Amino acid sequence: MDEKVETLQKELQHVRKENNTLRLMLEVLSSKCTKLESHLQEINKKAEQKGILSNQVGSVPSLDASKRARLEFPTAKKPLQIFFRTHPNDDSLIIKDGYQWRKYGQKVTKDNDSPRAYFRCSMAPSCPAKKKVQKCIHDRSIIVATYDGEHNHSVPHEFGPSSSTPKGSSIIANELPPTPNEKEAINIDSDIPGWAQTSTEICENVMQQCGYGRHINIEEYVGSLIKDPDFTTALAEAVARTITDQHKQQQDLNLNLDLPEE
DNA sequence: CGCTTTTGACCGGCGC
DNA sequence: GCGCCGGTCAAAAGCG
Repeated sequence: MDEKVETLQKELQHVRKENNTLRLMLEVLSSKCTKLESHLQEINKKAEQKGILSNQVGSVPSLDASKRARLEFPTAKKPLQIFFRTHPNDDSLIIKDGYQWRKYGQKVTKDNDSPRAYFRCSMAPSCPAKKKVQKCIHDRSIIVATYDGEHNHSVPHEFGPSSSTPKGSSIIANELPPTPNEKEAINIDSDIPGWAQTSTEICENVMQQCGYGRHINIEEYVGSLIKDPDFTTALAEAVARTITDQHKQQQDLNLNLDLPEE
Protein backbone atom coordinates (compact mmCIF):
# COMPACT_ATOMS: atom_id res chain seq x y z
CA MET A 1 0.00 0.00 0.00
CA ASP A 2 2.77 2.39 1.05
CA GLU A 3 4.71 1.49 -2.06
CA LYS A 4 1.68 2.23 -4.17
CA VAL A 5 1.25 5.62 -2.52
CA GLU A 6 4.93 6.35 -3.02
CA THR A 7 4.88 5.47 -6.71
CA LEU A 8 1.72 7.46 -7.18
CA GLN A 9 3.29 10.46 -5.47
CA LYS A 10 6.38 10.13 -7.62
CA GLU A 11 4.21 9.96 -10.68
CA LEU A 12 2.29 13.00 -9.50
CA GLN A 13 5.53 14.91 -9.01
CA HIS A 14 6.71 13.93 -12.44
CA VAL A 15 3.44 15.05 -14.02
CA ARG A 16 3.60 18.31 -12.07
CA LYS A 17 7.13 18.93 -13.30
CA GLU A 18 6.09 18.30 -16.88
CA ASN A 19 3.05 20.48 -16.39
CA ASN A 20 5.24 23.31 -15.08
CA THR A 21 7.60 22.99 -18.01
CA LEU A 22 4.71 23.15 -20.43
CA ARG A 23 3.19 26.10 -18.61
CA LEU A 24 6.49 27.95 -18.73
CA MET A 25 6.78 27.30 -22.42
CA LEU A 26 3.26 28.51 -22.98
CA GLU A 27 3.99 31.70 -21.07
CA VAL A 28 7.16 32.30 -23.07
CA LEU A 29 5.40 31.64 -26.34
CA SER A 30 2.48 33.91 -25.53
CA SER A 31 4.79 36.71 -24.41
CA LYS A 32 6.75 36.34 -27.62
CA CYS A 33 3.52 36.35 -29.58
CA THR A 34 2.44 39.60 -27.89
CA LYS A 35 5.84 41.08 -28.65
CA LEU A 36 5.57 40.05 -32.29
CA GLU A 37 2.08 41.48 -32.56
CA SER A 38 3.19 44.86 -31.22
CA HIS A 39 6.19 44.73 -33.54
CA LEU A 40 3.89 44.02 -36.48
CA GLN A 41 1.67 46.92 -35.49
CA GLU A 42 4.71 49.18 -35.40
CA ILE A 43 5.77 48.02 -38.84
CA ASN A 44 2.25 48.59 -40.16
CA LYS A 45 2.17 52.06 -38.66
CA LYS A 46 5.51 52.89 -40.25
CA ALA A 47 4.40 51.48 -43.59
CA GLU A 48 1.20 53.49 -43.40
CA GLN A 49 3.11 56.68 -42.61
CA LYS A 50 5.47 56.00 -45.50
CA GLY A 51 2.52 55.37 -47.77
CA ILE A 52 0.93 58.68 -46.80
CA LEU A 53 4.26 60.42 -47.32
CA SER A 54 4.82 58.91 -50.73
CA ASN A 55 1.27 59.75 -51.73
CA GLN A 56 1.87 63.34 -50.74
CA VAL A 57 5.11 63.55 -52.66
CA GLY A 58 3.67 61.58 -55.51
CA SER A 59 7.00 60.19 -56.63
CA VAL A 60 6.75 56.62 -55.44
CA PRO A 61 3.90 54.50 -56.82
CA SER A 62 1.78 53.29 -53.92
CA LEU A 63 0.12 49.93 -53.67
CA ASP A 64 -3.53 49.71 -54.59
CA ALA A 65 -6.07 49.35 -51.81
CA SER A 66 -6.47 45.60 -52.09
CA LYS A 67 -2.75 44.95 -52.05
CA ARG A 68 -2.24 47.18 -49.05
CA ALA A 69 -5.06 45.48 -47.23
CA ARG A 70 -3.41 42.18 -47.94
CA LEU A 71 -0.13 43.42 -46.54
CA GLU A 72 -1.70 44.77 -43.39
CA PHE A 73 -3.88 41.77 -42.73
CA PRO A 74 -2.16 38.61 -43.76
CA THR A 75 -5.19 36.33 -43.68
CA ALA A 76 -3.75 33.36 -45.54
CA LYS A 77 -4.95 30.43 -43.46
CA LYS A 78 -2.45 27.75 -42.66
CA PRO A 79 -3.86 24.26 -42.65
CA LEU A 80 -4.39 23.13 -39.08
CA GLN A 81 -2.30 20.21 -37.91
CA ILE A 82 -3.52 18.05 -35.07
CA PHE A 83 -1.48 15.31 -33.47
CA PHE A 84 -3.09 12.14 -32.22
CA ARG A 85 -1.37 9.70 -29.97
CA THR A 86 -2.05 6.05 -30.76
CA HIS A 87 -0.52 2.65 -30.28
CA PRO A 88 2.72 2.28 -32.32
CA ASN A 89 1.45 -1.03 -33.74
CA ASP A 90 -1.88 0.46 -34.69
CA ASP A 91 -1.53 0.96 -38.46
CA SER A 92 -4.97 2.39 -39.03
CA LEU A 93 -5.10 6.06 -39.93
CA ILE A 94 -8.67 6.47 -38.77
CA ILE A 95 -9.23 9.30 -36.31
CA LYS A 96 -12.49 9.80 -34.44
CA ASP A 97 -12.83 13.55 -34.59
CA GLY A 98 -16.59 13.67 -34.82
CA TYR A 99 -16.95 14.09 -38.55
CA GLN A 100 -17.59 11.43 -41.12
CA TRP A 101 -14.71 11.14 -43.57
CA ARG A 102 -14.40 9.24 -46.80
CA LYS A 103 -11.00 8.12 -47.90
CA TYR A 104 -10.24 9.01 -51.50
CA GLY A 105 -6.56 8.34 -51.83
CA GLN A 106 -3.37 7.12 -50.29
CA LYS A 107 0.21 7.95 -51.17
CA VAL A 108 3.65 7.14 -49.94
CA THR A 109 5.51 10.41 -49.69
CA LYS A 110 9.21 10.93 -50.14
CA ASP A 111 9.90 12.26 -46.66
CA ASN A 112 7.99 9.60 -44.72
CA ASP A 113 7.92 5.80 -44.96
CA SER A 114 4.36 5.50 -43.71
CA PRO A 115 1.63 6.23 -46.28
CA ARG A 116 -0.39 9.42 -46.24
CA ALA A 117 -4.16 8.98 -46.45
CA TYR A 118 -6.46 11.59 -48.01
CA PHE A 119 -9.95 12.05 -46.61
CA ARG A 120 -12.91 14.14 -47.71
CA CYS A 121 -15.89 15.03 -45.50
CA SER A 122 -18.82 12.81 -46.43
CA MET A 123 -21.41 14.35 -44.13
CA ALA A 124 -22.48 16.86 -46.76
CA PRO A 125 -22.01 16.25 -50.49
CA SER A 126 -20.76 19.78 -51.12
CA CYS A 127 -18.58 20.05 -48.03
CA PRO A 128 -15.11 21.27 -49.04
CA ALA A 129 -13.40 20.03 -45.87
CA LYS A 130 -10.51 17.65 -46.38
CA LYS A 131 -7.81 16.15 -44.26
CA LYS A 132 -4.53 14.36 -44.72
CA VAL A 133 -3.48 11.77 -42.18
CA GLN A 134 0.01 10.38 -41.80
CA LYS A 135 2.08 8.82 -39.07
CA CYS A 136 4.82 10.98 -37.66
CA ILE A 137 8.21 10.16 -39.10
CA HIS A 138 9.93 10.52 -35.71
CA ASP A 139 7.39 8.69 -33.60
CA ARG A 140 5.07 6.12 -35.12
CA SER A 141 2.75 6.32 -32.15
CA ILE A 142 1.80 9.81 -33.30
CA ILE A 143 -0.65 10.43 -36.12
CA VAL A 144 -0.53 13.84 -37.79
CA ALA A 145 -3.85 15.04 -39.23
CA THR A 146 -3.73 18.10 -41.48
CA TYR A 147 -7.13 19.73 -41.92
CA ASP A 148 -7.81 21.72 -45.04
CA GLY A 149 -10.94 23.76 -45.72
CA GLU A 150 -13.91 24.38 -43.48
CA HIS A 151 -17.09 22.39 -43.07
CA ASN A 152 -20.16 24.06 -44.58
CA HIS A 153 -22.58 22.13 -42.40
CA SER A 154 -23.38 21.89 -38.72
CA VAL A 155 -21.22 20.08 -36.20
CA PRO A 156 -22.29 16.50 -35.52
CA HIS A 157 -24.83 16.29 -32.72
CA GLU A 158 -22.87 14.10 -30.32
CA PHE A 159 -19.94 16.48 -30.42
CA GLY A 160 -19.86 19.89 -28.90
CA PRO A 161 -19.34 22.97 -31.05
CA SER A 162 -15.77 23.34 -29.85
CA SER A 163 -14.60 19.78 -30.00
CA SER A 164 -14.01 18.88 -33.57
CA THR A 165 -14.20 21.83 -35.87
CA PRO A 166 -10.66 22.46 -37.00
CA LYS A 167 -11.10 26.20 -37.11
CA GLY A 168 -9.04 27.35 -34.19
CA SER A 169 -6.21 25.86 -32.23
CA SER A 170 -8.09 24.85 -29.15
CA ILE A 171 -8.59 21.15 -29.59
CA ILE A 172 -7.34 19.31 -26.57
CA ALA A 173 -7.49 15.73 -25.44
CA ASN A 174 -10.15 16.22 -22.79
CA GLU A 175 -12.66 17.52 -25.28
CA LEU A 176 -12.69 14.30 -27.25
CA PRO A 177 -15.31 11.74 -26.35
CA PRO A 178 -14.03 8.58 -24.72
CA THR A 179 -14.11 5.75 -27.21
CA PRO A 180 -12.72 2.21 -26.91
CA ASN A 181 -9.83 2.89 -29.25
CA GLU A 182 -9.58 6.53 -28.44
CA LYS A 183 -6.64 8.37 -29.87
CA GLU A 184 -5.48 11.21 -27.72
CA ALA A 185 -5.38 14.50 -29.56
CA ILE A 186 -2.53 16.87 -28.92
CA ASN A 187 -2.60 20.15 -30.71
CA ILE A 188 0.80 21.70 -30.37
CA ASP A 189 1.54 24.02 -33.21
CA SER A 190 1.11 23.63 -36.90
CA ASP A 191 4.58 25.05 -37.51
CA ILE A 192 6.50 22.47 -35.55
CA PRO A 193 8.20 20.23 -38.10
CA GLY A 194 7.40 16.73 -36.92
CA TRP A 195 6.19 15.86 -33.49
CA ALA A 196 8.26 15.09 -30.43
CA GLN A 197 6.88 13.10 -27.54
CA THR A 198 8.58 14.61 -24.53
CA SER A 199 8.52 18.14 -23.23
CA THR A 200 12.28 18.28 -23.68
CA GLU A 201 11.84 17.62 -27.34
CA ILE A 202 9.06 20.20 -27.53
CA CYS A 203 11.58 22.61 -26.02
CA GLU A 204 14.00 21.73 -28.76
CA ASN A 205 11.33 22.38 -31.33
CA VAL A 206 10.49 25.71 -29.76
CA MET A 207 14.17 26.56 -29.75
CA GLN A 208 14.37 25.68 -33.41
CA GLN A 209 11.42 27.92 -34.08
CA CYS A 210 13.19 30.71 -32.26
CA GLY A 211 16.11 30.29 -34.62
CA TYR A 212 18.28 28.10 -32.47
CA GLY A 213 19.53 24.86 -33.94
CA ARG A 214 19.86 21.64 -31.97
CA HIS A 215 23.61 22.11 -31.86
CA ILE A 216 23.46 25.40 -29.98
CA ASN A 217 24.85 25.63 -26.49
CA ILE A 218 22.03 25.51 -23.97
CA GLU A 219 23.70 28.14 -21.80
CA GLU A 220 23.74 30.49 -24.74
CA TYR A 221 20.01 29.99 -25.24
CA VAL A 222 19.21 30.39 -21.54
CA GLY A 223 21.38 33.49 -21.43
CA SER A 224 19.50 35.06 -24.29
CA LEU A 225 16.18 34.15 -22.69
CA ILE A 226 17.18 35.74 -19.39
CA LYS A 227 18.10 38.93 -21.20
CA ASP A 228 14.59 39.06 -22.62
CA PRO A 229 12.50 41.24 -20.23
CA ASP A 230 9.29 39.63 -21.48
CA PHE A 231 10.64 36.23 -20.63
CA THR A 232 11.73 37.18 -17.12
CA THR A 233 8.36 38.78 -16.40
CA ALA A 234 6.50 35.75 -17.72
CA LEU A 235 8.82 33.44 -15.82
CA ALA A 236 8.31 35.30 -12.54
CA GLU A 237 4.54 35.23 -13.00
CA ALA A 238 4.58 31.53 -13.88
CA VAL A 239 6.76 30.62 -10.90
CA ALA A 240 4.56 32.62 -8.53
CA ARG A 241 1.46 30.97 -9.94
CA THR A 242 3.05 27.53 -9.75
CA ILE A 243 3.94 27.99 -6.09
CA THR A 244 0.39 29.11 -5.28
CA ASP A 245 -1.09 26.26 -7.34
CA GLN A 246 1.14 23.66 -5.75
CA HIS A 247 0.27 24.87 -2.30
CA LYS A 248 -3.42 24.67 -3.19
CA GLN A 249 -3.01 21.20 -4.71
CA GLN A 250 -1.16 19.99 -1.62
CA GLN A 251 -3.94 21.32 0.57
CA ASP A 252 -6.53 19.57 -1.59
CA LEU A 253 -4.53 16.35 -1.49
CA ASN A 254 -4.21 16.54 2.28
CA LEU A 255 -7.93 17.13 2.58
CA ASN A 256 -8.70 14.19 0.33
CA LEU A 257 -6.35 11.90 2.20
CA ASP A 258 -7.48 13.27 5.58
CA LEU A 259 -3.95 14.36 6.35
CA PRO A 260 -3.17 17.27 8.65
CA GLU A 261 -2.14 20.47 6.88
CA GLU A 262 1.56 21.31 6.75
C1' DC B 1 -27.35 -3.15 -53.33
C1' DG B 2 -25.19 0.79 -51.83
C1' DC B 3 -21.48 2.67 -49.57
C1' DT B 4 -16.53 2.60 -48.47
C1' DT B 5 -11.80 1.40 -49.31
C1' DT B 6 -7.99 0.29 -52.24
C1' DT B 7 -4.82 1.30 -55.71
C1' DG B 8 -2.88 2.42 -60.14
C1' DA B 9 -3.32 6.15 -63.41
C1' DC B 10 -3.49 10.79 -64.33
C1' DC B 11 -2.78 15.81 -63.72
C1' DG B 12 -0.66 20.07 -62.45
C1' DG B 13 2.86 22.67 -60.05
C1' DC B 14 7.58 23.35 -59.32
C1' DG B 15 12.57 23.10 -59.66
C1' DC B 16 16.45 22.25 -62.56
C1' DG C 1 11.31 20.81 -71.75
C1' DC C 2 11.71 17.21 -68.54
C1' DG C 3 11.33 14.74 -64.40
C1' DC C 4 9.76 14.55 -59.76
C1' DC C 5 6.28 14.71 -56.46
C1' DG C 6 1.95 15.66 -54.11
C1' DG C 7 -2.89 15.52 -54.81
C1' DT C 8 -6.99 13.65 -57.10
C1' DC C 9 -9.75 10.51 -59.92
C1' DA C 10 -12.11 6.44 -60.88
C1' DA C 11 -12.66 1.52 -61.56
C1' DA C 12 -12.55 -2.63 -59.03
C1' DA C 13 -12.94 -5.01 -54.79
C1' DG C 14 -14.72 -5.49 -50.17
C1' DC C 15 -18.17 -5.30 -46.71
C1' DG C 16 -22.52 -5.03 -44.09
